[in-house]
Amino acid sequence: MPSASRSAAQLVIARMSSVFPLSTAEEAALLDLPLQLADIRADQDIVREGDRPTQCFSLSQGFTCTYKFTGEGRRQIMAFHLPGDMPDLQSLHLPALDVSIAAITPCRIAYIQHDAVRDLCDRFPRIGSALWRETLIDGAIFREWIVNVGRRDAPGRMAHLLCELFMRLRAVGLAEGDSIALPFTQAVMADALGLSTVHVNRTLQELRKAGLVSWKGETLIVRDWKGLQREADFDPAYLHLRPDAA
Amino acid sequence: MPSASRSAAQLVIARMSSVFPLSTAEEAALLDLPLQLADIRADQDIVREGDRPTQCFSLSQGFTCTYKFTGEGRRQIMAFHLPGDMPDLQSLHLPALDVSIAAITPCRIAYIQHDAVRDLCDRFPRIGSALWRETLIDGAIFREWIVNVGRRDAPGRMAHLLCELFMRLRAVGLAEGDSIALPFTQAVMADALGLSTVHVNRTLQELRKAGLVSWKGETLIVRDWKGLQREADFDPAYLHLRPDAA
DNA sequence: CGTTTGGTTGAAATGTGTCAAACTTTGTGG
DNA sequence: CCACAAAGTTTGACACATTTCAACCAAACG
Repeated sequence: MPSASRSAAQLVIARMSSVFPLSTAEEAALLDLPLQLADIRADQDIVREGDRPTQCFSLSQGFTCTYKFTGEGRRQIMAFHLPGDMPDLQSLHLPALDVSIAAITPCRIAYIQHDAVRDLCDRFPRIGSALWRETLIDGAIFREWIVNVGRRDAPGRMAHLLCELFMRLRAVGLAEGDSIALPFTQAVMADALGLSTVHVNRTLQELRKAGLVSWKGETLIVRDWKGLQREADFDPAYLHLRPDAA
Repeated sequence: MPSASRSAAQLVIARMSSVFPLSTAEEAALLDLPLQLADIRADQDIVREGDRPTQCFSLSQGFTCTYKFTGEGRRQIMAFHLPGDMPDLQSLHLPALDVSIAAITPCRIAYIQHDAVRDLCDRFPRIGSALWRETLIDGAIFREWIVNVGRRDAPGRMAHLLCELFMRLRAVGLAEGDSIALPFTQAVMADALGLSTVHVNRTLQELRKAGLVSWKGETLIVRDWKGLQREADFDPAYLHLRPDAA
């Protein structure tokens, strides 16, 4: 079954199974979670800075991003979320959100009450650890983004972002060979990379001219994976994927 | 008792108590943790990228930083750690380290075996949650650093870093009025802010000339807290300190 | 003391931002 | 199904923040 149509619970189960085999009881508990499905329009906020949610959500279709506005109105995106991610899991232990999360594309999400998650963690400590682990990987990605924005030039930054998205999408079965669906505007990428949209445009042209990538509508084709990695200075260790996936 | 001389366990207890009151059993368990103390020289690595440690450590004296080198040999610091922090807690659930951690100043640290921490989390789930929470706050700080490096100019970045360090040090009792001990070289700050050392030097001169801060040897004096916050566009919410501390 | 480390300064180079306009694609209502 | 509007992309010229390079200075230190 293609990942794009799998349910939120199935995606979470698949991801956890890649770390350790789930018992039947654990798997049953995950499938029994009371979920409230919702469809979100593109560009809509799902949660906002300052909110104190009593639930968190799992993304089953589409892309979301975590972002914040500067006092001078400049937006910085700190993370992209793919199907299977739980973008605001942090709210489980940090009552007030310090960032907003918005849908980049139309999304299908599944809300889960915090109480249900806490109950799950109490009854199945390994699931609790697995969720903790997810938030730690998020942290590792944040760290890598600091390196990216702080110490790489525009082509390196862009290449690094593309490498990351390619590997993460492949890990959840959303890559088709050497191409991925990437419905991001250049303005979105600019906000993620700390660049202007104009410069993102020029940088993408560079990467295309260098034969590293090309685009067909909204799908990115990786033409030269080794070269893209080299340009990006990309080492996937920080994604903590299964050894065979990296 | 001044924080600088408190033990690792006492610092951790103090921090957790600020979120919820610890039971006597919980407190006893924390004090009973088998710790191995170590003194680290300045500039020494404590753990290195790629390591697979069987223990983590708590910082009781001094400053450490999490960093990584780019392929072209440029260093980016992603976090500073103060007494009471557990800088590599992530290794509890992510076997391979994706970053290195080094002492900026001479440090006193306390190693704790992962098994002991896991056992503690099993017996006292609230302590487990509190540790998880700590790693989530680390994540929130990483996110804010992405904003800082991505979307603020040099004076804003520097001011923001100083605001954060001031608040965090105050929260663990290491501020004296409006001043803090900040034994960082300008090169260290440059690596944390994604700037060159030369530009850090000029930026600090600006902040001093604007009357926001001044230095007396290795201690920073905040001359105009409101002004510094304004320059930094600083909102301490992301630090998730107790309401009264913010 | 000489040596090292860290701080300061100046001049020139450069990567990226800004502004403004044109172009292209997508979506939509008549 | 066309016409138009809206959104996104591309281009050029110019401004400017930050880097680089190089030298010099000051403080700490063995």
